[in-house]
Amino acid sequence: MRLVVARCQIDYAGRLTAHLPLALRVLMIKADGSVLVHSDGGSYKPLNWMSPPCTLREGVDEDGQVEWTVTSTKTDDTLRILLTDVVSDSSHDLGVDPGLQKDGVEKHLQELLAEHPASLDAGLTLVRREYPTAIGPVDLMCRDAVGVSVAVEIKRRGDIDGVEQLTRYLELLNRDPLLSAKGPVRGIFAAQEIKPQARVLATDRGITCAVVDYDALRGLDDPSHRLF
Amino acid sequence: MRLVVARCQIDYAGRLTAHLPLALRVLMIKADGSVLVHSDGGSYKPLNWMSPPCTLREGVDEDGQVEWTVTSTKTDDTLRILLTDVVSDSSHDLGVDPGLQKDGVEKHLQELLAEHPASLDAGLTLVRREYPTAIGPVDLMCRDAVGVSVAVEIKRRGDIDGVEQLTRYLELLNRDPLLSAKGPVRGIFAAQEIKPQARVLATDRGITCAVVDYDALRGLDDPSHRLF
DNA sequence: ATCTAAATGTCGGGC
DNA sequence: GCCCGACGTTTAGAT
Repeated sequence: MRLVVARCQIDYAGRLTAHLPLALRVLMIKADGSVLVHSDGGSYKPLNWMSPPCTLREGVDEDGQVEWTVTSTKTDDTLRILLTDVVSDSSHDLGVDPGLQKDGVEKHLQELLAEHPASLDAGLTLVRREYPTAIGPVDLMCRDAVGVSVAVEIKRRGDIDGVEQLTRYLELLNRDPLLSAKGPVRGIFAAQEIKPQARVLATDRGITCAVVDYDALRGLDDPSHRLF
Repeated sequence: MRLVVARCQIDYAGRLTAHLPLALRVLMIKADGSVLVHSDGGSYKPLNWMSPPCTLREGVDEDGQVEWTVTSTKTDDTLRILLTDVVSDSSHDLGVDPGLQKDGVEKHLQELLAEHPASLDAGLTLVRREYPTAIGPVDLMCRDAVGVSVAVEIKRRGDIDGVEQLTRYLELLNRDPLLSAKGPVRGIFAAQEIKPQARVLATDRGITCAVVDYDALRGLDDPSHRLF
């Protein structure tokens, strides 16, 4: 890992073209040759960058100024960095990182709802998680109190795309006479938060919306946190 | 901008929980207090981070080790960083960045296609760019050789979402008797690259797919690059 | 402020 | 390897 603080001007050409005027910035060069250009603001996304695999060639232009050329090994993307003043330049051997351990993503939400399908609709029982279809797996396939099949699509944030996804599944599932024997397959759109337009679209298509309280659901598993 | 190279262990709690075991990493602290944790590999995304607005509190734990607590000002997200060895710690005043100038994104592709609608389908003429509807603007509204209205949805990468988007527009547009007077409004899905599933879905719905060659299209504007 | 669509998206899993 | 969907998506633009 090499860290360079320098006044620089940058041009990127690849999937698009982009330009950064001369200014003081931080250049991070990782062990694999990838480059990140950061300013002192904005979020975690660099102003400009080159993803690995790529190679960095250090040269000098006609005016005797340092110029880096970073080229992607796979595509023909190039990053040209002209350095006018180098304030700092240091390298450190960090070794290989053990990596990030995550917990609490959609998969976890799906696990909880699979254990407590009745929290979505009274009398609902689980048939299968990740129920396979030709266009991808349905998050939860359930059956309601009167035996009608219910497809559940789970999202952390429910927007229009999720409703479209569930609609595609329902269209396909309803072609299966076995599933729709007791009546058309119903859809439940479950999310921690449902956007107004998504709710309108879902309602228009006869899909039930269910706002999921993650913490309350987690409490069902833990008697000390039981809510009712 | 403060750059710290240190052996550290990190815990994040917020929309999810995450843990990073003890290892040597680079910590980037921006002027607004935001923190980025980078390893010597991966892409531009940090292993962990805290987005602004947030505040960094530097403390010492029971064992006398340095511990940073970064808390979001808006949400209750927290990042706890335990530093066991600080290899390097430096600060630099970078000033405000003039920002990135981009060129060649979807908007530009739309401009080119608006100038050359016939490249999508012979005889196609432009009626209006960003044709307004109740659920959002249609990228290009055109008319074909026989006077039938044609709605064009433009994407850089054509996947299923784009087909759904165009389908919604077509559904709405076809309710307008003025537009569908000469026959139902047709749809063209134009993209630099169209994913197989998107193509299948589009074809199934009677939507025409058009793969756009950006460079060739740009050449049409420049006589020196004219292709035919 | 809120919401929607784009992104040089990136990342991880399944086939 | 490609394809597909989630992401602490982030970010920019429009309402």
